[in-house]
Amino acid sequence: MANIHDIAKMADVSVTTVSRVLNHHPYVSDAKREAVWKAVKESNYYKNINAVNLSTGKTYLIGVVLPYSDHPYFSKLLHAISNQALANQYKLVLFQTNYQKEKELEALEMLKQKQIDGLVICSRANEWNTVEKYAIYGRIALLENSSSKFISTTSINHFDTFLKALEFLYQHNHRKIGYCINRKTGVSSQEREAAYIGFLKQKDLTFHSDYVFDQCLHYQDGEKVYQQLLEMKDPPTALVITSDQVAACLVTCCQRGGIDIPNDLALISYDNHPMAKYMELTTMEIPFDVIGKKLFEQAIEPDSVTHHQLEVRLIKRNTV
Amino acid sequence: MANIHDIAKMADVSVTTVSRVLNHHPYVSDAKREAVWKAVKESNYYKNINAVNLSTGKTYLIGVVLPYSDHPYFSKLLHAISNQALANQYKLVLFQTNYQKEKELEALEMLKQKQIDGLVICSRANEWNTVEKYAIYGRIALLENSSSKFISTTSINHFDTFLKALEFLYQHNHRKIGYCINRKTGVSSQEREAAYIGFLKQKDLTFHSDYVFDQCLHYQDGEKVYQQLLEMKDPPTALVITSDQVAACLVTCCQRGGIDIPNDLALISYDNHPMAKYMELTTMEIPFDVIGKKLFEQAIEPDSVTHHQLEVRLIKRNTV
DNA sequence: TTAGTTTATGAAACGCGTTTCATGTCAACG
DNA sequence: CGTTGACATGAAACGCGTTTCATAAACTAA
Repeated sequence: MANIHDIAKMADVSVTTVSRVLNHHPYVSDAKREAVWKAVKESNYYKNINAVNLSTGKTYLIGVVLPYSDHPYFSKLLHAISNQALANQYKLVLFQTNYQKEKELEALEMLKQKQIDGLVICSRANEWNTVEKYAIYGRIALLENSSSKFISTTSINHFDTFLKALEFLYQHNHRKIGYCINRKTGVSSQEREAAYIGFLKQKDLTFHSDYVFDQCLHYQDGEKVYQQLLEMKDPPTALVITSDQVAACLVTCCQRGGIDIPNDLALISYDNHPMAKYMELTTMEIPFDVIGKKLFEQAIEPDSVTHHQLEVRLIKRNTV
Repeated sequence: MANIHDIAKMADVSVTTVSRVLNHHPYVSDAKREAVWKAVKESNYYKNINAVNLSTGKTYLIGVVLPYSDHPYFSKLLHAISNQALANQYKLVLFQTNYQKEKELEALEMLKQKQIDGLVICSRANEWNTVEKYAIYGRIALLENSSSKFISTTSINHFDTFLKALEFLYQHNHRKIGYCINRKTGVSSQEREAAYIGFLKQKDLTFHSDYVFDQCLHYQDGEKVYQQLLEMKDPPTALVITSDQVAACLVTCCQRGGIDIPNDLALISYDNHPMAKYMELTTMEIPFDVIGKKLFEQAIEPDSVTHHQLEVRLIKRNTV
């Protein structure tokens, strides 16, 4: 394959001039410009991007770290980030971590080694300090609430959002309210737990540890919740479920099992996936597009560290 | 940042020796090896991957082309490919094309420019010839039925699979069978159409153009089908729907509208998403994991061009 | 002891485009 | 007429790790 030197020889100009033509710099005479393009076409020349990357130190690659790419929540997020990347001539490198620290570290190492220009972390697995250390090597945008000086963040206010959902159920006369989360140890789950505890205290309600359902992420996890509810002597009358998928499965199971929703059991889910509309789920609408856009922008904007927090809208349908 | 030359000076060895130590080559004395590691640690040295990429001509990056990453079909596929990539120390670069030819071309150009080692195309947008031209620059694996000499393929036999579904409905005494597809112009849709036409002919059934529903991809498209069915004077009694999502939405609409499934309308969908189990959909199980694995392997295996075709299993539940 | 390996090490070439700096020309401005 | 700025062009330095080739010492089998 021809390289830029060959082209320079063929067009009888310097490599600098070839580079200028290829990069659309001004200050090249028409004659030389044409000669270069002619040589480029004749030899079917194209740049070696790795040489460009080495030379410029940029790759126009942004890493995206997420646990699973086959879960609607993360794939919506990925979709939104991808759309934004596309619009800005960036490409995305996908890091599917399955919540493994090492996999996330690989992404951080790529940032360090400058194979990617920035990194969007949709769900953090490593310690905060570990991640923060890498901020000196490139831009990191994190989907998490923080006011870090080194890492930009975009997040939704899980505390307020959760409280909003709980309040709504309370207003509908529910006093036995439980909730389902993905991972008890997750950052967002902890914010929600804090909101829940505070809510119970404020309303003078007692805490039932079995009203908290962990490991509810995938569609089929809705059935596990259903089974657990059946076995309970004093089940909750309402649930906040942090995923439309899980809620949809639960609703389906309840329909089949003769549990009336919302009368026997009220539900508020999260995401507002199209499915939520048809399953008539009352849900908290997550603004995926906005989150994806902000995260991407934070991952490419130079220097400044910013923090966004987004509002979540309660969409009332028929499960409360 | 220190580079390999600095390390060489610090450790008082040649860059070759440093390179050897860093890449775990034998033939380095213990003394020098230690000196190099010491220098590496002291100066917090790490390789510039772009220099490595330039030098070796490899990037350990595989491109994945798909129209949407937020659709379960494609995100399952992506997930499977990603798992395989992870297991082989490769990273994935995502190209979300939204079926735009130019976006797909960008991926092909990256292959040409050696920024990626191989390319998996999950849904082709460009002409066959256009894609095939790029096979000389790197490995291409395509999710499509073909016996190309230059491009490896993995696919499911859409013709037979569709026929299997149609036959099953026929055995259940359906004579007015329609189907829903994603894109009429898509390769798989054409194979299905061929199967459908052949089936009608063989069974001596007449073709109704309004029994074919195009543009059924997303969950909410199920409602469009429902609306259209309501307006038809002589609606089909059975449908093959190439997505669990669409089928699930349609089932939900039918339940609400008082259309009895399977008695008024029988359905066979595709994918066998977890949702299909709970919605009790009779479905054609797509082996995403196997497809993803094969595609990835084809995208990295050197030289040989292979073709796989996978079987699809009919999972009987309660919509037929 | 000789011939043939194996181990060890470094110089130099290689992969290739970008960018700074120096130099030169020509037209416009005062 | 001299200065200034816009336009044009190329040499050379820069980014940096890998790999081939040559060389030499140490060891082993005959």
